[in-house]
Amino acid sequence: MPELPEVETIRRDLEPLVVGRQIAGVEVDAGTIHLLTKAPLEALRSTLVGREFTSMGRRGKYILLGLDDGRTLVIHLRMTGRLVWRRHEAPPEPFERARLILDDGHDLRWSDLRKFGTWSVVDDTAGLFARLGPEPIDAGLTFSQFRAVLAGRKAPVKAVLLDQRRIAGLGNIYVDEALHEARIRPDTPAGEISLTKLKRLFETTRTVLERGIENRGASFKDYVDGQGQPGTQHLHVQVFRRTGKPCYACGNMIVRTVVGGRATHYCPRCQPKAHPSRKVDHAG
DNA sequence: CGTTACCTGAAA
DNA sequence: TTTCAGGTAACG
Repeated sequence: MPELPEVETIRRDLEPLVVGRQIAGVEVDAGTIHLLTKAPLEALRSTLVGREFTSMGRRGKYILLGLDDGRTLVIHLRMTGRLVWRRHEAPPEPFERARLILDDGHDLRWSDLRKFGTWSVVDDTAGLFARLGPEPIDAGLTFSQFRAVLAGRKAPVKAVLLDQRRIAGLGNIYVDEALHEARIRPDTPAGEISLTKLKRLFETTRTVLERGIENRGASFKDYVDGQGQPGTQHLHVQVFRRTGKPCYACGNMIVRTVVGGRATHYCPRCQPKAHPSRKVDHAG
């Protein structure tokens, strides 16, 4: 469920609360441990108990909790994972599956209805980083790098943008939103997008993600921030899950299709079909 | 490349 | 009862 803005909101919330804290205990539900992490519970405990958090970072949709032995606890929330900070005495979260007991009377609580989320402890993050494309909100990402991600690809632009190996952090909500704002139909072959629209898409991928962070994430269903509170970005979407409702820009009905195996929403008038017959940049 | 599986609940 | 779900790994 969470995409880059949701993960980044959680990171910003929790960083000041957990960095410098020591892990006093680890509890994981017996029916979840084998899905959550490959290590048996006792191995996870001996790895984590006594460690202090030295940093809290993010790469793509991964949360990176630095440990004082140089290792990193890598967490992915997948569809329904939640990471919230609570007083140790507070009642269990809905669908709570695990908790890290901290040394200041608080816990990091892990909830995950569907149990798709993952925890792993790695010696270094280089292997993970190598599997991920660039950060779309990194100020160092240039247009030519962005263009190279899409260049020559026949796959739908939406499928390419969802591929974390090409660019890291976009998911279903923000891809639909970025393509709408750039006025590109999601099934357009990535390599056939005009230079003008590519430039617009480069900007809109960044702006929709930054807007998502400003609004503390989109809480359509399960997402909550590090304090358990919903975000507000879902109140501001232009197309995502607005099937049959009028486009705010032109009044046409938003359409739902499937692209790259995912529910896809767009405005047929604002995001017209590209003309594949006119290959302007080639002879013909 | 597109499809399927992973798991569980809410909504249609 | 059936369908759908914000993600991704593994399949053909």
